[in-house]
Amino acid sequence: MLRFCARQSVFLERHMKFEAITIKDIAKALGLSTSTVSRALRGSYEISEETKKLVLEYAEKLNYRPNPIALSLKEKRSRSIGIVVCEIANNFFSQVINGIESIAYSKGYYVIISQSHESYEREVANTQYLASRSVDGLLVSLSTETTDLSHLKKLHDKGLPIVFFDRITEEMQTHKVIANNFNGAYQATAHLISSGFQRIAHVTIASHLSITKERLAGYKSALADHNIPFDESLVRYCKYGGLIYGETEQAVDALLGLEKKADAIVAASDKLSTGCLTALAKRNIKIPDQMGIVGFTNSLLTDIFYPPLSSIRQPALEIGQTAMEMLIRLIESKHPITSFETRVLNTELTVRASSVKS
Amino acid sequence: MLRFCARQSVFLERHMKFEAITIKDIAKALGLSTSTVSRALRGSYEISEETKKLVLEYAEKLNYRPNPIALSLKEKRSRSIGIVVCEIANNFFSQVINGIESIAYSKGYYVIISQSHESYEREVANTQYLASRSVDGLLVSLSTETTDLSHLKKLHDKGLPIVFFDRITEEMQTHKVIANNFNGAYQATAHLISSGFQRIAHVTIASHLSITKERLAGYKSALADHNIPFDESLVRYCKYGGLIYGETEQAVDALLGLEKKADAIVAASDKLSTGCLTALAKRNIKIPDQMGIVGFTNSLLTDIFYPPLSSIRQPALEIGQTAMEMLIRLIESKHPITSFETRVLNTELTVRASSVKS
DNA sequence: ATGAAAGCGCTAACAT
DNA sequence: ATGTTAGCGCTTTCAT
Repeated sequence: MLRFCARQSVFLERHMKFEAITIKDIAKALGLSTSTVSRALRGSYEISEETKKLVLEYAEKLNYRPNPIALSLKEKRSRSIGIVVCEIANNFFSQVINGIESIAYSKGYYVIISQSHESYEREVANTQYLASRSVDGLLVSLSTETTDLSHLKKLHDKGLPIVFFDRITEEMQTHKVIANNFNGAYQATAHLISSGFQRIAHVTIASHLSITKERLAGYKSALADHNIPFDESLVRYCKYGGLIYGETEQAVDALLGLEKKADAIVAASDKLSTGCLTALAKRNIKIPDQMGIVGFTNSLLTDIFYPPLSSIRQPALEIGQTAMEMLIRLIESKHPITSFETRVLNTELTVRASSVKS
Repeated sequence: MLRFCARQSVFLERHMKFEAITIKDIAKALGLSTSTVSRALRGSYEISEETKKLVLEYAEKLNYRPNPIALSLKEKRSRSIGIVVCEIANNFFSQVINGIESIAYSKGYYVIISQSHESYEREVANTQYLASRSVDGLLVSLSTETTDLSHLKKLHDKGLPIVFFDRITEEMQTHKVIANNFNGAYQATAHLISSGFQRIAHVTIASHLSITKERLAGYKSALADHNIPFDESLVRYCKYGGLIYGETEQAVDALLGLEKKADAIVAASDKLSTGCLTALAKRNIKIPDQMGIVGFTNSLLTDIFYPPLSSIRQPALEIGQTAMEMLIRLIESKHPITSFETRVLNTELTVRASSVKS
């Protein structure tokens, strides 16, 4: 009877104070020590079945939840990981995130998403924040402004596991996951060539990004293999990937203004693909007859664009899954890992009306 | 000289152990107590200018950063807020999130995003996690599966500030932000009527959601005002908002299979709008001549759809900003707030080819 | 003006 | 099998 009263009062106390149940409450109510309760809760073999049952049932009744903040402070890990991307309002990245989450969920990790909006400053602030929140690891795709990697290097040197995806860097030794950007661009370009286009342009993102270089190399290689000379004026860099107003329009205008006009475009990102389509439509350029186009995009709407857009699709979901699996391996490894892997996943070209002359 | 050595050694120690500098380190190195350092760091008036300067400079040199986990544990607040939405791969929600982040950033709050993927179970797990991570408040748009609100009610009763947006509930008294869904649907329907459509269907999401009811009411009201009888068979509910395979296709097929066929559609969400467009294209239905369509969508690509899609656009960015401002007011209020506000922001109808007969 | 000590919730080394 | 204690990093009350 006394015990019953005690339980009641603790419950009421906590309820009045609007605070969560703690191990201490349970210990007090049950006349045990906090360590016993703690051990019982985690099913330690040192605790008698009887006590375990008592504790477990009481904890259940009070809907006890361990305080992860306290756990993090103690263990210096949080079973959560941080994602650093430029934009979530982007099919590719939101699909990658879904891949990450699917693995995280099944392995009991929580995911904190942050956006840099292509700003170096924001990227630094976000990584600092995530690190200070004791994330166990980081999944990073670099912002377009990022050239100095010291914010990440420092954390990595301190032992924080990091896996890069999509926009990776050669400056850091760790696991990386990318789409086969070279092949994707190669296929797109080769396909345009075989469709009869001659002056194929490449509208792409900031020149220093890893993916930009890979895609440009694929584009060049396809040209070379078909004996088409490379023309620098056909490559247009949109520093902010079309995120900034007018960027794509200017690129398109430049291509249309060339003495020897471009007759097709390989667009290097989601935003650029749709941006080119929009710009061309506004200027009444007939696609594909006046201008063919193939775009890197993970949009699910390519079929209802006008015209339906030929696309190079990145395996975004798998990129996310692979990156998360790699990160968990790093986090949970008992021994320091010294050999790292760069996983390259295949892209998929789907031909639609935008690249096939009528 | 001795002090210099001490500094060196602490730095080295920490550096070797790959751990962050703590107040304790600073105290030890400077021969002060932790409380003095703590006070100096926050500029307490009780500390002499001399000591303050010493501490501040040393902290600066070692790049000291307070440990937010420890702060959270102590203060039971974290200067971070949680977002609970169904999907970030959705123009509307990613735009709302950008609005939230813009305010959060300027006010020094961090944002943790979580997705329910329309699953009640995930929504509950996510809210529990966020709460246990000591977020200072929650910004919530309910999942389609959610009918039981006890997970949120409990937290709210315990004093956790919550602001609802988009998919709100009448069961809880707090601030809410929505688009003027009634008006949006009314305008869309009235516009289709004035364009000469007669059998206007409504393809919408789960019937119990607040926004569904509001939009349905607007649709009905427009019909009534134009003396068109309401026909239940013209309203099709897609329980998962088109997230599940074939949902939208079935709705479209049902409308096409009616004895008195529908001749226009008001689609109630991003996914449903594009889903209907896709389904109609596949079935070779000519838009708008055989079927007109206006959709609730925040896509930026409506102009390059075929045909360009007439849209009801929600002020997503402002919804996010308003919700975040309201939440901060709740969080930072000294006194308990008892009177709550539901802010209704206007939608915008843009007429494009999909709803104007040729 | 500064220090000692307690406590936030939890775990684990060390008793017993 | 269970309890005591210390400690994670920080703030704050209470001494001095």
